[in-house]
Amino acid sequence: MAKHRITITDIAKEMGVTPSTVSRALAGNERVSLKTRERVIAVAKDMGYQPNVLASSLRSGRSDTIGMIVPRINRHFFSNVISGVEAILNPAGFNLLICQSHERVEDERKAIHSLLSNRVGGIIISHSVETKSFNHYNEVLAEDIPLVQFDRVTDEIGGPRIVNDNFLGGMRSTRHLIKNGCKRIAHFAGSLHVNVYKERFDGYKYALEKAGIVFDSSLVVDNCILQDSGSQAVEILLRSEKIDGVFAASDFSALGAIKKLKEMKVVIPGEVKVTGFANEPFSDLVDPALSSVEQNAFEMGTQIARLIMENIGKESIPDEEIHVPVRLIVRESSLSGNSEIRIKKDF
Amino acid sequence: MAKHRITITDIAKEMGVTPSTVSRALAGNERVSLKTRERVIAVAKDMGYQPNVLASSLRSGRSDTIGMIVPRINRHFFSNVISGVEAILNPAGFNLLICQSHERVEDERKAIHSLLSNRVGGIIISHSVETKSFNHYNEVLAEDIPLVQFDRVTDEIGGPRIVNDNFLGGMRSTRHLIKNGCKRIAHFAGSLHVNVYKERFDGYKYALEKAGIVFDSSLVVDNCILQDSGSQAVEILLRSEKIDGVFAASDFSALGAIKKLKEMKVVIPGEVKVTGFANEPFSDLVDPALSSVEQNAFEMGTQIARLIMENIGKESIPDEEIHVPVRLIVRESSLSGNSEIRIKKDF
DNA sequence: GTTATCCGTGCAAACGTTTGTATTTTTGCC
DNA sequence: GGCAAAAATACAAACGTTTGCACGGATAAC
Repeated sequence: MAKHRITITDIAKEMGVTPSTVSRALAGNERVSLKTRERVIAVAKDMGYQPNVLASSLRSGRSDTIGMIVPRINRHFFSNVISGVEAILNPAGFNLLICQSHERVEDERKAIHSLLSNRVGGIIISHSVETKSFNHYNEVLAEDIPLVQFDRVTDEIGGPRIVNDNFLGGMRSTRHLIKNGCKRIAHFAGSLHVNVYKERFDGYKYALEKAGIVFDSSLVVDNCILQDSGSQAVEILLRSEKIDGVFAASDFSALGAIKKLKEMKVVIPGEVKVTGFANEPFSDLVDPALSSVEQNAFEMGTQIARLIMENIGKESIPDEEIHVPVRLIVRESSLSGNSEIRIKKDF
Repeated sequence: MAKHRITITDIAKEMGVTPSTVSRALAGNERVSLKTRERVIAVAKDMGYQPNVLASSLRSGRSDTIGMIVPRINRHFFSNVISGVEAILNPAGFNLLICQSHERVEDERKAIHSLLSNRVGGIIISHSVETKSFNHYNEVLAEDIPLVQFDRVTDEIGGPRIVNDNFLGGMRSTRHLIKNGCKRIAHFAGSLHVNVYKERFDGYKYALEKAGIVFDSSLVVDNCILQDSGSQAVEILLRSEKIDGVFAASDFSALGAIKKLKEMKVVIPGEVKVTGFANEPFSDLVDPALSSVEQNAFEMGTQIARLIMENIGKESIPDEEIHVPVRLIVRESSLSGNSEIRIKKDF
C-alpha cells in the first residue's frame, strides 16, 4: 500500500519549512531553534519517519556500518567476540555487517570487496587459516578506513591487532602439566604460520626449557586441531613414543585424544594428562572434564569495538598489538591427585 | 592517500563516454554494444572500480542486503541456519545483515528499525522468547518488503513461515520413550506461548494418548529449557513423583537433568531415560550420550534464503507454513537394552 | 534519394540526504 | 524608529547511481 516512505522533504512540506531545516533539526543542530527542533521531531515521529541511511551515508561520506569478517560464526570463540563487538557498537548507533570466510582466502577476498562496496566505516577481521598473503588488503588501506585485526593477525598489515596472550596460555598449560608430573608432553599444534598456533607452540617450548626438559620435535604434531586428527595423532604417537601428557592447541583435538585414549584403555589423567585450548562449552562435559585455556572472547569484542570507533575518521591508525589475558582452567583431565594445592598457583 | 574512490563518472571520462553508458555496460545491458561493454569492464577493472551500492540502491530503490534477526548467534541452531542462508544468498549477490535480539523484545524492535533504515530488501526473523505482540512488524508489512519467519513464528503476521516439525519431534521422542518401557514420562517444556515449545508439548501429549497413557499435568514443568532449571526440575519431581522418563524440549535442560540424576545416583537409562531436543554438539559427549531431535538447521537456512529471494519485488506474499523434517537420534540415555531393534523404526 | 527502422549513445532528472552560503527574520541598542 | 548584529531559516549543489527519453548515424526498404 503505502509504497511511499516518509522523507525529510515530506516532513518539511507538512511543516512549511525546508528539508535542510528538518535535516539539521533531526541532527540536533544548534543552528535551528529549539522550538523548531522539537516540532520537527514530533512531526517526524508522528508521520512515522525512518531515516534513509543510504542517502545519508552517500551524501555525508560517512557510514555507521562496520564490517566484520570471521572464519565461521558457529564457533564459540567467534560468536562471543561478535556479541562483545555488538554490545558496544549497537548502543553507539553502529551496525555490524558480518561475513564468514569459511576459512577460505577466496571468500575472504570477496567479503572485503563486498564490505568496501557497502562503504563500511571500518573493517574488523580475523584471517582465514588459508590466508598467507595479504595484498587483498591494500584496497582497504588505500581507502584509509580503519582496519582492526583480531585473534588471527599478521604484522604485514598496519594498524591495531588485538590478540589473546597465546604464548602465556601455552606456557601456563605446559607448566601446569609439568608441575603435575608430566615428563614427556606432546603438543598438538595448528598451522604454524598462523600466529595463534605459533605462539601457543612457543609457549610450550618455553615452559619445557624453563623446566629443563629437552624439546623433542617428534612429540609435536602439526596441523592437529580437529577431533579426528587428535584421535589419530594420539594413536600414532603412542605406538612409537612414551608420552604422559598432551597439550593440544585446540579443545577439539584434545577431545579426540581423550576419546581415543579411553578407547585404548589408557587412564586419564593417571597415565596421560590432557589440556586443550579455547574452553569450548563441551570441555566441562566430557569425561574426564577437560582442562583448557579460557579466552575472554566477549571482552575482546568490546575492546575491538572501542578501538574501531576511536579510529574512524582518523588519518593514520597506530600500529599496536594489544594482548588480552587468558586463564587456565584446571579440570580433571590434567590433575594428579597429589598436587592440587600447588596448581592453584597457575590461575 | 587516494581518498577519491573511482566512480562510473571517472571511468566515463577516461573512456570518453557518458556515465549512463558505463552504468549500462557494467549492468550487462544489451543496449550498449558488446565492444563497449567489454572495454568498460576492462577499464573498470583496471582503474580498481568498486561500485557504490549505497548510491545504487538509493537510486534504484532496490537493495541487495537482507536483514536477519535471531535471538542469539552463539546458539548452534541459529548459527547453522545463518550459514545455510548465506550459502544461498551470497553467491546470488546478496549480503546478510545479522542482528541479535538477545531474547529481548525491545532489541527486536530496535533491530527492525535499524534494518528498515538500512533499506534492506527483505527481513528474516525468529522471534525473541519475550515477543508476544507483533505490532512492531506493521511497518515492515506496510513497506511491503518480504518478511520470512522461521522457527519461532506466529500466524499473527502474514507471509511464509518455515519451521521444524516440532510436533513430530515431540511425538517421536515420547513414543520412543514409551516403546522403551517408560510409563511415567515427565516433560520439560519451554514457554508455551512460543510455537516451537507448544508443538513439542502437543506431540508429547499426542504420543501419550495414542499409547493409552493418561496425561498428567503434574509431570509437565513449564519454562524449563536451561541447564539449571533442568537440574532443579528433576530434583523436585523425584521428591513427589515416580518418573521413569524425561522428554526435555531442550538439550540444555536434559543435560541438567542428567547431571543431577547422576549426582542423585539414579541410573540412566536404567531407572530414568532422558531425551532432549536440538542435538546440540555436546549431546553425544555427555555420559550417557543424550538422545535428541536433530533439526536440519543448515537446510532450513537454504530454504529460507530461496523463499526470500523469490518474494523480493513481489506484490503480495503468500501465507504458508513450511515444515522441515526432523530426525530422532537415539543414544544411550534413552535405550533399554532389550529393545534396540524395535527402536530402529523410530528413525 | 527519400523515408522508415534500428542501434548505440547521450542528456538530464531523480533517489533522500547533507552542508556551505545566502537570505530573511528577529533582537537589541541608541 | 532606525540600524546593525545575531539568529533562524532557505537555497541549491552535491554524493554516485539508474533510467526514461531524445538524439544521431547507420542500415535497409522502396
